[in-house]
Amino acid sequence: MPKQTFFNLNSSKQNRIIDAAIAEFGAHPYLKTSINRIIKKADISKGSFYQYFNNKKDLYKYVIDQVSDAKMKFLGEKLQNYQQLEFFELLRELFIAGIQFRKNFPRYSEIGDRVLNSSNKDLKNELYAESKPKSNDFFEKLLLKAVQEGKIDPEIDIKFTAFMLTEFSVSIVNYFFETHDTDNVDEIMNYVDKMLYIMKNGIAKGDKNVTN
Amino acid sequence: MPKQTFFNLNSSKQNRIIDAAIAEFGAHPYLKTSINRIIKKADISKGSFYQYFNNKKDLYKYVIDQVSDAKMKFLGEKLQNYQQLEFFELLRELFIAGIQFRKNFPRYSEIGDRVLNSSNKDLKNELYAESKPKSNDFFEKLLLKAVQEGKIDPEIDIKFTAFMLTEFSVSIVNYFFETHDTDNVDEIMNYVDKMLYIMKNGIAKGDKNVTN
DNA sequence: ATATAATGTGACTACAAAGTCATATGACTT
DNA sequence: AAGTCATATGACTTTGTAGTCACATTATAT
Repeated sequence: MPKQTFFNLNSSKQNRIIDAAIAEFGAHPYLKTSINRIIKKADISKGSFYQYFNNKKDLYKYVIDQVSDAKMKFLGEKLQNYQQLEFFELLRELFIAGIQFRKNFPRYSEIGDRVLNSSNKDLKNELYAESKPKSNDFFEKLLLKAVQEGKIDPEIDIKFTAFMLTEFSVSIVNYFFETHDTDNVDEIMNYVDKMLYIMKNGIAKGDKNVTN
Repeated sequence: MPKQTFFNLNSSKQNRIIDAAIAEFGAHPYLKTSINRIIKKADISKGSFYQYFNNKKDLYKYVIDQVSDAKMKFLGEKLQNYQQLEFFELLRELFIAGIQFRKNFPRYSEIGDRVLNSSNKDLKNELYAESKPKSNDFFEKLLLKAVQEGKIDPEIDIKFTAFMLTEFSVSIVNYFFETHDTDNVDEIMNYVDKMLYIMKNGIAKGDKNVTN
Protein backbone atom coordinates (compact mmCIF):
# COMPACT_ATOMS: atom_id res chain seq x y z
CA MET A 1 0.00 0.00 0.00
CA PRO A 2 1.17 3.52 -0.76
CA LYS A 3 1.91 5.55 2.34
CA GLN A 4 -0.48 8.11 3.75
CA THR A 5 1.68 10.87 2.28
CA PHE A 6 0.64 9.76 -1.18
CA PHE A 7 -3.04 9.99 -0.39
CA ASN A 8 -2.46 13.41 1.12
CA LEU A 9 -1.44 14.74 -2.27
CA ASN A 10 -3.98 16.63 -4.30
CA SER A 11 -5.55 14.36 -6.85
CA SER A 12 -3.93 16.13 -9.79
CA LYS A 13 -0.51 15.15 -8.53
CA GLN A 14 -1.66 11.68 -7.62
CA ASN A 15 -2.95 11.23 -11.14
CA ARG A 16 0.27 12.50 -12.65
CA ILE A 17 2.14 9.82 -10.78
CA ILE A 18 -0.31 7.05 -11.52
CA ASP A 19 -0.41 7.98 -15.18
CA ALA A 20 3.34 7.88 -15.41
CA ALA A 21 3.32 4.53 -13.68
CA ILE A 22 0.67 3.12 -16.01
CA ALA A 23 2.69 4.24 -18.99
CA GLU A 24 5.85 2.67 -17.65
CA PHE A 25 4.29 -0.59 -16.53
CA GLY A 26 2.46 -0.85 -19.82
CA ALA A 27 5.58 -0.24 -21.88
CA HIS A 28 7.99 -2.67 -20.27
CA PRO A 29 7.89 -6.04 -18.57
CA TYR A 30 7.89 -5.51 -14.84
CA LEU A 31 11.52 -6.37 -14.29
CA LYS A 32 12.58 -3.79 -16.81
CA THR A 33 10.47 -0.98 -15.47
CA SER A 34 12.34 1.83 -13.84
CA ILE A 35 11.46 4.07 -10.95
CA ASN A 36 13.84 6.60 -12.43
CA ARG A 37 11.76 6.87 -15.58
CA ILE A 38 8.55 7.07 -13.63
CA ILE A 39 9.68 9.96 -11.46
CA LYS A 40 11.08 11.74 -14.47
CA LYS A 41 7.81 11.44 -16.31
CA ALA A 42 5.76 12.36 -13.26
CA ASP A 43 8.17 15.18 -12.54
CA ILE A 44 8.78 14.34 -8.92
CA SER A 45 12.03 13.70 -7.13
CA LYS A 46 13.52 10.42 -6.07
CA GLY A 47 13.11 11.33 -2.46
CA SER A 48 9.45 12.09 -2.92
CA PHE A 49 8.85 8.76 -4.54
CA TYR A 50 10.09 7.00 -1.46
CA GLN A 51 7.96 9.18 0.69
CA TYR A 52 4.88 8.03 -1.19
CA PHE A 53 5.73 4.39 -1.78
CA ASN A 54 7.81 1.74 -0.10
CA ASN A 55 9.24 0.52 -3.37
CA LYS A 56 8.38 -0.30 -6.95
CA LYS A 57 6.25 -3.29 -6.11
CA ASP A 58 4.19 -1.18 -3.77
CA LEU A 59 3.30 1.17 -6.59
CA TYR A 60 2.85 -1.67 -9.04
CA LYS A 61 0.37 -3.49 -6.89
CA TYR A 62 -1.57 -0.32 -6.34
CA VAL A 63 -1.75 0.42 -10.04
CA ILE A 64 -2.85 -3.12 -10.84
CA ASP A 65 -5.56 -2.86 -8.24
CA GLN A 66 -6.79 0.38 -9.70
CA VAL A 67 -6.92 -1.07 -13.18
CA SER A 68 -8.57 -4.24 -12.02
CA ASP A 69 -11.17 -2.30 -10.05
CA ALA A 70 -11.90 -0.10 -13.02
CA LYS A 71 -12.47 -3.11 -15.24
CA MET A 72 -14.65 -4.87 -12.70
CA LYS A 73 -16.72 -1.78 -12.27
CA PHE A 74 -17.07 -1.38 -16.01
CA LEU A 75 -18.06 -4.99 -16.56
CA GLY A 76 -20.35 -4.95 -13.57
CA GLU A 77 -22.32 -2.05 -14.93
CA LYS A 78 -22.67 -3.65 -18.33
CA LEU A 79 -23.78 -6.92 -16.83
CA GLN A 80 -26.64 -5.42 -14.90
CA ASN A 81 -28.60 -5.43 -18.11
CA TYR A 82 -27.87 -9.02 -18.94
CA GLN A 83 -29.15 -10.85 -15.89
CA GLN A 84 -31.82 -12.67 -17.81
CA LEU A 85 -29.54 -13.88 -20.58
CA GLU A 86 -28.75 -17.53 -21.09
CA PHE A 87 -25.27 -18.71 -20.09
CA PHE A 88 -23.51 -18.65 -23.43
CA GLU A 89 -25.24 -15.46 -24.46
CA LEU A 90 -24.12 -13.84 -21.28
CA LEU A 91 -20.59 -15.06 -21.77
CA ARG A 92 -20.61 -13.54 -25.21
CA GLU A 93 -21.84 -10.20 -23.93
CA LEU A 94 -19.09 -10.31 -21.36
CA PHE A 95 -16.48 -10.53 -24.05
CA ILE A 96 -18.05 -7.71 -25.95
CA ALA A 97 -17.93 -5.59 -22.84
CA GLY A 98 -14.32 -6.58 -22.38
CA ILE A 99 -13.51 -5.35 -25.85
CA GLN A 100 -15.33 -2.13 -25.17
CA PHE A 101 -13.25 -1.64 -22.08
CA ARG A 102 -10.19 -2.18 -24.19
CA LYS A 103 -11.30 0.49 -26.59
CA ASN A 104 -12.21 2.96 -23.90
CA PHE A 105 -9.14 2.42 -21.76
CA PRO A 106 -6.30 1.28 -23.97
CA ARG A 107 -3.62 2.23 -21.45
CA TYR A 108 -5.27 0.07 -18.84
CA SER A 109 -5.40 -2.83 -21.23
CA GLU A 110 -1.73 -2.69 -22.08
CA ILE A 111 -0.77 -3.09 -18.51
CA GLY A 112 -3.42 -5.73 -18.01
CA ASP A 113 -1.99 -7.79 -20.86
CA ARG A 114 1.45 -7.58 -19.36
CA VAL A 115 0.24 -8.72 -16.03
CA LEU A 116 -1.67 -11.66 -17.41
CA ASN A 117 1.37 -12.97 -19.19
CA SER A 118 3.82 -12.03 -16.52
CA SER A 119 6.27 -14.78 -15.85
CA ASN A 120 7.70 -13.98 -12.48
CA LYS A 121 5.84 -16.63 -10.58
CA ASP A 122 6.49 -15.32 -7.11
CA LEU A 123 5.35 -11.87 -8.02
CA LYS A 124 2.48 -13.27 -10.01
CA ASN A 125 1.16 -15.22 -7.09
CA GLU A 126 1.42 -12.18 -4.93
CA LEU A 127 -0.45 -10.03 -7.39
CA TYR A 128 -2.94 -12.58 -8.47
CA ALA A 129 -3.86 -13.48 -5.01
CA GLU A 130 -6.86 -11.41 -5.95
CA SER A 131 -7.47 -10.63 -9.55
CA LYS A 132 -7.34 -13.97 -11.28
CA PRO A 133 -9.46 -15.67 -8.65
CA LYS A 134 -11.86 -12.81 -9.20
CA SER A 135 -12.39 -13.83 -12.77
CA ASN A 136 -12.45 -17.50 -11.77
CA ASP A 137 -15.03 -16.89 -9.08
CA PHE A 138 -17.16 -15.05 -11.50
CA PHE A 139 -17.16 -17.86 -14.02
CA GLU A 140 -17.83 -20.30 -11.22
CA LYS A 141 -20.95 -18.47 -10.17
CA LEU A 142 -22.22 -18.30 -13.73
CA LEU A 143 -21.56 -21.99 -14.25
CA LEU A 144 -23.23 -22.99 -11.02
CA LYS A 145 -26.33 -21.07 -11.91
CA ALA A 146 -26.37 -22.56 -15.40
CA VAL A 147 -26.02 -26.08 -14.05
CA GLN A 148 -28.87 -25.50 -11.65
CA GLU A 149 -30.99 -24.25 -14.49
CA GLY A 150 -30.19 -27.37 -16.43
CA LYS A 151 -28.34 -25.51 -19.16
CA ILE A 152 -24.94 -27.00 -18.45
CA ASP A 153 -23.81 -30.58 -18.14
CA PRO A 154 -23.84 -31.35 -14.40
CA GLU A 155 -20.98 -33.79 -14.90
CA ILE A 156 -18.42 -31.05 -15.27
CA ASP A 157 -16.09 -29.92 -12.51
CA ILE A 158 -17.17 -26.34 -12.05
CA LYS A 159 -13.96 -25.03 -10.54
CA PHE A 160 -11.91 -26.59 -13.27
CA THR A 161 -14.21 -25.42 -16.01
CA ALA A 162 -14.10 -21.89 -14.66
CA PHE A 163 -10.35 -22.09 -14.77
CA MET A 164 -10.50 -23.34 -18.33
CA LEU A 165 -12.72 -20.45 -19.35
CA THR A 166 -10.39 -17.95 -17.73
CA GLU A 167 -7.37 -19.38 -19.49
CA PHE A 168 -9.17 -19.62 -22.80
CA SER A 169 -10.13 -15.99 -22.49
CA VAL A 170 -6.52 -15.03 -22.14
CA SER A 171 -5.52 -17.33 -24.98
CA ILE A 172 -7.98 -15.71 -27.31
CA VAL A 173 -6.36 -12.36 -26.82
CA ASN A 174 -2.91 -13.87 -27.22
CA TYR A 175 -3.92 -15.64 -30.38
CA PHE A 176 -5.41 -12.53 -31.81
CA PHE A 177 -2.33 -10.45 -31.23
CA GLU A 178 -0.02 -13.12 -32.54
CA THR A 179 -1.91 -13.61 -35.75
CA HIS A 180 -3.32 -10.14 -36.42
CA ASP A 181 -1.25 -7.01 -36.37
CA THR A 182 -4.38 -4.97 -36.69
CA ASP A 183 -5.99 -2.63 -34.27
CA ASN A 184 -9.41 -3.78 -35.26
CA VAL A 185 -10.22 -5.27 -31.93
CA ASP A 186 -13.71 -6.20 -32.95
CA GLU A 187 -12.34 -9.11 -34.89
CA ILE A 188 -11.59 -10.74 -31.59
CA MET A 189 -15.25 -11.65 -31.50
CA ASN A 190 -14.64 -14.12 -34.32
CA TYR A 191 -12.43 -16.06 -32.01
CA VAL A 192 -14.70 -15.62 -29.07
CA ASP A 193 -17.44 -17.26 -31.09
CA LYS A 194 -15.15 -20.07 -32.10
CA MET A 195 -14.21 -20.64 -28.51
CA LEU A 196 -17.81 -20.57 -27.36
CA TYR A 197 -18.74 -23.03 -30.06
CA ILE A 198 -16.11 -25.43 -28.80
CA MET A 199 -17.04 -24.96 -25.18
CA LYS A 200 -20.66 -25.57 -26.03
CA ASN A 201 -20.40 -28.51 -28.38
CA GLY A 202 -16.92 -29.92 -28.04
CA ILE A 203 -14.88 -30.74 -31.05
CA ALA A 204 -15.75 -34.40 -31.50
CA LYS A 205 -17.79 -34.94 -34.61
CA GLY A 206 -21.44 -35.49 -34.01
CA ASP A 207 -24.55 -33.49 -33.23
CA LYS A 208 -25.60 -32.56 -29.77
CA ASN A 209 -29.23 -32.71 -28.81
CA VAL A 210 -29.11 -29.75 -26.53
CA THR A 211 -31.93 -29.97 -24.02
CA ASN A 212 -33.81 -26.87 -23.13
CA MET B 1 24.17 -19.65 -32.36
CA PRO B 2 27.16 -20.32 -30.11
CA LYS B 3 30.49 -19.73 -31.83
CA GLN B 4 32.63 -22.52 -33.20
CA THR B 5 34.93 -22.18 -30.21
CA PHE B 6 32.16 -23.53 -28.01
CA PHE B 7 31.68 -26.60 -30.12
CA ASN B 8 35.42 -27.16 -30.13
CA LEU B 9 35.33 -27.71 -26.38
CA ASN B 10 35.32 -31.24 -25.05
CA SER B 11 31.81 -32.32 -24.21
CA SER B 12 32.45 -32.41 -20.48
CA LYS B 13 33.15 -28.69 -20.47
CA GLN B 14 30.28 -28.00 -22.81
CA ASN B 15 27.97 -29.85 -20.44
CA ARG B 16 29.29 -27.98 -17.43
CA ILE B 17 28.35 -24.74 -19.12
CA ILE B 18 24.99 -25.91 -20.35
CA ASP B 19 24.12 -27.34 -16.96
CA ALA B 20 24.97 -24.08 -15.27
CA ALA B 21 22.87 -22.25 -17.82
CA ILE B 22 19.91 -24.56 -17.35
CA ALA B 23 20.09 -24.06 -13.61
CA GLU B 24 20.24 -20.30 -13.99
CA PHE B 25 17.52 -20.00 -16.60
CA GLY B 26 15.34 -22.35 -14.61
CA ALA B 27 15.80 -20.44 -11.39
CA HIS B 28 15.12 -16.90 -12.54
CA PRO B 29 12.95 -15.14 -15.08
CA TYR B 30 15.03 -14.38 -18.12
CA LEU B 31 15.53 -10.71 -17.39
CA LYS B 32 16.95 -11.51 -13.99
CA THR B 33 19.32 -14.18 -15.14
CA SER B 34 22.98 -13.31 -14.88
CA ILE B 35 25.94 -14.26 -17.00
CA ASN B 36 28.09 -13.62 -13.97
CA ARG B 37 26.36 -16.35 -12.03
CA ILE B 38 26.51 -18.75 -14.93
CA ILE B 39 30.25 -18.41 -15.43
CA LYS B 40 30.81 -18.71 -11.73
CA LYS B 41 28.83 -21.92 -11.56
CA ALA B 42 30.41 -23.30 -14.72
CA ASP B 43 33.80 -22.21 -13.50
CA ILE B 44 34.87 -20.39 -16.61
CA SER B 45 36.03 -16.84 -17.04
CA LYS B 46 34.11 -13.90 -18.36
CA GLY B 47 36.39 -13.70 -21.33
CA SER B 48 35.80 -17.31 -22.21
CA PHE B 49 32.08 -16.86 -22.09
CA TYR B 50 32.29 -14.22 -24.77
CA GLN B 51 34.51 -16.42 -26.82
CA TYR B 52 31.84 -19.11 -26.82
CA PHE B 53 28.70 -17.00 -27.09
CA ASN B 54 27.78 -13.65 -28.50
CA ASN B 55 25.68 -12.75 -25.50
CA LYS B 56 23.17 -14.08 -23.03
CA LYS B 57 20.39 -14.45 -25.57
CA ASP B 58 22.65 -16.52 -27.76
CA LEU B 59 23.16 -19.02 -24.98
CA TYR B 60 19.54 -18.87 -23.95
CA LYS B 61 18.26 -19.71 -27.38
CA TYR B 62 20.70 -22.58 -27.64
CA VAL B 63 19.64 -24.01 -24.30
CA ILE B 64 15.97 -23.73 -25.17
CA ASP B 65 16.61 -25.54 -28.41
CA GLN B 66 18.42 -28.32 -26.62
CA VAL B 67 15.62 -28.73 -24.12
CA SER B 68 12.99 -28.61 -26.80
CA ASP B 69 14.84 -31.20 -28.88
CA ALA B 70 15.19 -33.46 -25.88
CA LYS B 71 11.49 -33.27 -25.21
CA MET B 72 10.58 -33.93 -28.82
CA LYS B 73 12.87 -36.90 -28.89
CA PHE B 74 11.40 -38.21 -25.67
CA LEU B 75 7.83 -37.81 -26.85
CA GLY B 76 8.67 -39.34 -30.20
CA GLU B 77 10.04 -42.44 -28.55
CA LYS B 78 7.11 -42.82 -26.20
CA LEU B 79 4.57 -42.43 -28.94
CA GLN B 80 5.96 -44.61 -31.66
CA ASN B 81 2.66 -46.33 -32.20
CA TYR B 82 0.66 -43.14 -32.33
CA GLN B 83 -0.46 -43.60 -35.88
CA GLN B 84 -3.17 -46.08 -34.99
CA LEU B 85 -4.44 -44.22 -31.93
CA GLU B 86 -7.66 -42.29 -32.09
CA PHE B 87 -7.35 -38.53 -31.65
CA PHE B 88 -8.42 -38.17 -28.07
CA GLU B 89 -6.57 -41.29 -27.05
CA LEU B 90 -3.46 -39.93 -28.61
CA LEU B 91 -3.92 -36.60 -26.90
CA ARG B 92 -4.17 -38.42 -23.63
CA GLU B 93 -1.04 -40.41 -24.28
CA LEU B 94 0.70 -37.21 -25.17
CA PHE B 95 -0.08 -35.74 -21.79
CA ILE B 96 1.07 -38.86 -20.04
CA ALA B 97 4.34 -38.74 -21.89
CA GLY B 98 4.67 -35.06 -21.11
CA ILE B 99 4.21 -35.71 -17.44
CA GLN B 100 6.76 -38.49 -17.59
CA PHE B 101 9.20 -36.12 -19.16
CA ARG B 102 8.58 -33.75 -16.32
CA LYS B 103 9.32 -36.45 -13.83
CA ASN B 104 12.47 -37.62 -15.57
CA PHE B 105 13.88 -34.21 -16.38
CA PRO B 106 12.66 -31.75 -13.80
CA ARG B 107 15.41 -29.24 -14.58
CA TYR B 108 14.36 -29.16 -18.19
CA SER B 109 10.79 -28.63 -17.18
CA GLU B 110 11.57 -25.72 -14.93
CA ILE B 111 13.13 -23.85 -17.74
CA GLY B 112 10.38 -24.92 -20.11
CA ASP B 113 7.76 -23.47 -17.78
CA ARG B 114 9.60 -20.20 -17.60
CA VAL B 115 9.86 -19.95 -21.31
CA LEU B 116 6.26 -20.75 -21.95
CA ASN B 117 5.14 -18.12 -19.50
CA SER B 118 7.69 -15.59 -20.52
CA SER B 119 6.22 -12.17 -20.89
CA ASN B 120 8.75 -10.28 -22.91
CA LYS B 121 6.89 -10.34 -26.17
CA ASP B 122 9.78 -9.26 -28.35
CA LEU B 123 12.03 -11.90 -26.93
CA LYS B 124 9.28 -14.46 -27.10
CA ASN B 125 8.71 -13.83 -30.76
CA GLU B 126 12.37 -14.14 -31.46
CA LEU B 127 12.71 -17.37 -29.55
CA TYR B 128 9.58 -18.89 -30.82
CA ALA B 129 10.27 -18.09 -34.38
CA GLU B 130 10.88 -21.82 -34.49
CA SER B 131 10.08 -23.74 -31.40
CA LYS B 132 6.56 -22.76 -30.51
CA PRO B 133 5.18 -23.56 -33.91
CA LYS B 134 6.71 -26.97 -33.32
CA SER B 135 4.23 -27.82 -30.65
CA ASN B 136 1.53 -25.87 -32.42
CA ASP B 137 2.19 -27.58 -35.72
CA PHE B 138 1.95 -30.91 -34.09
CA PHE B 139 -1.52 -30.25 -32.77
CA GLU B 140 -2.51 -28.85 -36.12
CA LYS B 141 -1.44 -31.99 -37.90
CA LEU B 142 -3.26 -34.18 -35.47
CA LEU B 143 -6.41 -32.14 -35.79
CA LEU B 144 -6.24 -32.11 -39.55
CA LYS B 145 -5.85 -35.84 -39.69
CA ALA B 146 -8.71 -36.33 -37.28
CA VAL B 147 -10.97 -34.08 -39.30
CA GLN B 148 -10.15 -35.97 -42.44
CA GLU B 149 -10.92 -39.21 -40.71
CA GLY B 150 -14.23 -37.81 -39.64
CA LYS B 151 -13.42 -37.90 -35.96
CA ILE B 152 -13.44 -34.19 -35.44
CA ASP B 153 -16.03 -31.60 -36.27
CA PRO B 154 -14.95 -30.06 -39.60
CA GLU B 155 -16.50 -26.77 -38.55
CA ILE B 156 -13.67 -25.91 -36.18
CA ASP B 157 -10.81 -23.56 -36.99
CA ILE B 158 -7.84 -25.89 -36.83
CA LYS B 159 -5.14 -23.28 -36.31
CA PHE B 160 -7.11 -21.62 -33.58
CA THR B 161 -7.99 -24.86 -31.88
CA ALA B 162 -4.39 -26.02 -31.99
CA PHE B 163 -3.33 -22.79 -30.38
CA MET B 164 -5.84 -23.13 -27.61
CA LEU B 165 -4.76 -26.69 -26.98
CA THR B 166 -1.13 -25.69 -26.83
CA GLU B 167 -1.73 -22.90 -24.39
CA PHE B 168 -4.05 -24.89 -22.26
CA SER B 169 -1.65 -27.79 -22.03
CA VAL B 170 0.70 -25.45 -20.27
CA SER B 171 -2.02 -23.92 -18.15
CA ILE B 172 -3.26 -27.23 -16.94
CA VAL B 173 0.13 -28.08 -15.54
CA ASN B 174 0.37 -24.68 -13.90
CA TYR B 175 -3.10 -25.08 -12.49
CA PHE B 176 -2.10 -28.34 -10.98
CA PHE B 177 0.95 -26.94 -9.34
CA GLU B 178 -0.93 -23.92 -8.11
CA THR B 179 -3.74 -25.87 -6.51
CA HIS B 180 -1.81 -28.94 -5.41
CA ASP B 181 1.41 -28.65 -3.51
CA THR B 182 2.02 -32.32 -3.95
CA ASP B 183 4.55 -34.07 -6.06
CA ASN B 184 2.12 -36.71 -7.09
CA VAL B 185 2.16 -35.74 -10.70
CA ASP B 186 -0.21 -38.48 -11.73
CA GLU B 187 -3.08 -36.53 -10.30
CA ILE B 188 -2.70 -34.15 -13.18
CA MET B 189 -4.33 -36.83 -15.28
CA ASN B 190 -7.56 -36.14 -13.44
CA TYR B 191 -7.52 -32.70 -14.88
CA VAL B 192 -6.37 -33.85 -18.26
CA ASP B 193 -9.36 -36.17 -18.43
CA LYS B 194 -11.70 -33.39 -17.41
CA MET B 195 -10.25 -31.23 -20.10
CA LEU B 196 -10.52 -33.95 -22.70
CA TYR B 197 -14.11 -34.59 -21.74
CA ILE B 198 -14.98 -30.96 -22.29
CA MET B 199 -13.01 -30.71 -25.49
CA LYS B 200 -14.81 -33.77 -26.74
CA ASN B 201 -18.37 -33.08 -25.67
CA GLY B 202 -18.59 -29.45 -24.74
CA ILE B 203 -20.30 -28.33 -21.61
CA ALA B 204 -23.79 -27.61 -22.87
CA LYS B 205 -26.26 -30.07 -21.43
CA GLY B 206 -27.31 -32.78 -23.81
CA ASP B 207 -25.96 -35.97 -25.31
CA LYS B 208 -23.73 -36.10 -28.28
CA ASN B 209 -24.27 -38.78 -30.84
CA VAL B 210 -20.63 -39.18 -31.72
CA THR B 211 -20.38 -40.64 -35.19
CA ASN B 212 -17.82 -43.30 -35.81
C1' DA C 1 63.28 -26.19 -30.02
C1' DT C 2 60.88 -22.48 -32.03
C1' DA C 3 57.25 -20.15 -34.03
C1' DT C 4 52.49 -19.71 -34.64
C1' DA C 5 47.88 -20.15 -33.67
C1' DA C 6 44.09 -20.99 -30.46
C1' DT C 7 42.28 -20.60 -26.09
C1' DG C 8 41.83 -18.78 -21.37
C1' DT C 9 41.75 -14.89 -18.01
C1' DG C 10 40.06 -11.32 -14.78
C1' DA C 11 40.68 -6.57 -13.96
C1' DC C 12 38.53 -2.87 -15.99
C1' DT C 13 34.96 0.23 -18.20
C1' DA C 14 30.58 1.96 -18.65
C1' DC C 15 26.16 2.05 -17.31
C1' DA C 16 21.73 1.82 -14.85
C1' DA C 17 19.28 0.47 -11.10
C1' DA C 18 17.25 0.99 -6.08
C1' DG C 19 17.45 3.20 -2.07
C1' DT C 20 19.34 6.89 1.55
C1' DC C 21 19.91 11.17 3.75
C1' DA C 22 21.22 15.85 4.98
C1' DT C 23 19.36 19.80 3.67
C1' DA C 24 15.87 23.10 1.73
C1' DT C 25 11.32 24.70 1.16
C1' DG C 26 6.89 25.47 2.26
C1' DA C 27 2.68 25.58 5.22
C1' DC C 28 0.43 25.87 9.30
C1' DT C 29 0.22 27.04 14.54
C1' DT C 30 0.97 29.67 18.44
C1' DA D 1 7.12 36.80 13.91
C1' DA D 2 8.90 32.52 15.59
C1' DG D 3 8.68 27.96 15.80
C1' DT D 4 7.16 23.42 14.40
C1' DC D 5 5.91 19.94 11.42
C1' DA D 6 5.17 17.91 6.85
C1' DT D 7 6.85 17.73 2.40
C1' DA D 8 10.35 18.10 -1.43
C1' DT D 9 14.92 17.51 -3.25
C1' DG D 10 18.89 15.52 -5.82
C1' DA D 11 23.56 14.27 -4.97
C1' DC D 12 25.42 10.24 -3.27
C1' DT D 13 26.11 5.24 -2.05
C1' DT D 14 25.77 0.59 -3.07
C1' DT D 15 25.01 -3.06 -5.93
C1' DG D 16 24.45 -5.29 -9.92
C1' DT D 17 24.85 -5.78 -14.83
C1' DA D 18 27.06 -6.64 -19.84
C1' DG D 19 30.79 -6.36 -22.40
C1' DT D 20 36.09 -5.39 -23.60
C1' DC D 21 40.89 -6.07 -23.92
C1' DA D 22 45.81 -6.57 -23.06
C1' DC D 23 48.05 -10.24 -21.56
C1' DA D 24 48.98 -15.31 -20.03
C1' DT D 25 48.74 -19.97 -21.03
C1' DT D 26 48.44 -23.97 -23.69
C1' DA D 27 48.38 -26.66 -27.94
C1' DT D 28 49.86 -27.36 -32.60
C1' DA D 29 52.81 -27.19 -36.46
C1' DT D 30 57.34 -26.49 -38.46
